[in-house]
Amino acid sequence: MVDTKPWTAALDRAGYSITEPRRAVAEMVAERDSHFTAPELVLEAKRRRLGVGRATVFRALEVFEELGLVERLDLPSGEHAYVVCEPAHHHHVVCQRCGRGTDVEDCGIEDVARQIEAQTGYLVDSHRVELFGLCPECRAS
Amino acid sequence: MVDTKPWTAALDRAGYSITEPRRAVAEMVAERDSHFTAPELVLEAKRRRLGVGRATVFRALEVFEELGLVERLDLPSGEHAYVVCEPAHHHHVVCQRCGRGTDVEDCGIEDVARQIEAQTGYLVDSHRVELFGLCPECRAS
DNA sequence: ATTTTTGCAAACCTTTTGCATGGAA
DNA sequence: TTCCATGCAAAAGGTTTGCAAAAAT
Repeated sequence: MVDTKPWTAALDRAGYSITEPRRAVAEMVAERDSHFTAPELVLEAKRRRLGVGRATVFRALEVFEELGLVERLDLPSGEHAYVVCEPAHHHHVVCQRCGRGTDVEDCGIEDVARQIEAQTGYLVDSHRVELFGLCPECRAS
Repeated sequence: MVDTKPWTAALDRAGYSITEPRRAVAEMVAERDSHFTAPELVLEAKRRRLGVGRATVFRALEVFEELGLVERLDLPSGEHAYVVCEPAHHHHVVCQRCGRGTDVEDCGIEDVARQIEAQTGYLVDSHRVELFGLCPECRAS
């Protein structure tokens, strides 16, 4: 469970209003412990009668992503999903069984990028790494 | 420009019929030198009056991907794109200016994955790495 | 009072599917 | 001739947008 206080603080710091709908989206997101999609949140908002509309969910996620509170990732299926993340970290491992994700600290990717630059002549300035596998728990069972 | 003969050969080998529409899609794809999306091909087919329908383009790309002739990748924008690729290689660097892509040979990612396993306890069994930057030509200008 | 944000509904895009027809093996 | 592949049109999702009303600063 993630505390949503940092979320409202981040909104405030960035000059965004702290509104009830945004708080509601933050809470739905914080309660999740694995990746989720925008339409899933829309569904949940409707089910729980939070009075939060589709557009608002999309717009809130957009803001949260900009603030580095969530990261958008692409599942192997091609679906667009989001995961909660600590600001500053930029990669995730996602469990294929339970969907839970974990942040990955710097792990040598920079070296890989440099090697690729040497190999291809490209100047690499951004990369996206997504890893999929089994989390410790699912691995055990 | 990519030769399409290997494509029909691959279709044949895998037990798929070699049809005019599939050949047409293969050709459109082969003529491209940077990434492309399915709707772009649909558009082109319509413009060139190839008589190839939307569904067929999608279905052909699905087959080509299965055969390893193209790879689906997700651009930073979230768009689903495809690139032509040599079978067996699995990563790409994509130029953000001109969109051209290049295959990347093994480059130490396995080491990274192993390091992440140690760090997180996950068993990593697949990964997706996409790099973005400037190709040598765009870099020069 | 002014500026943001929201909800709704409609528009837009991408992708998938059902099904009768046509083409490949 | 038997089966696979196609085209079309319709359906199904996902995402964005316009705009008047409501809330935030």
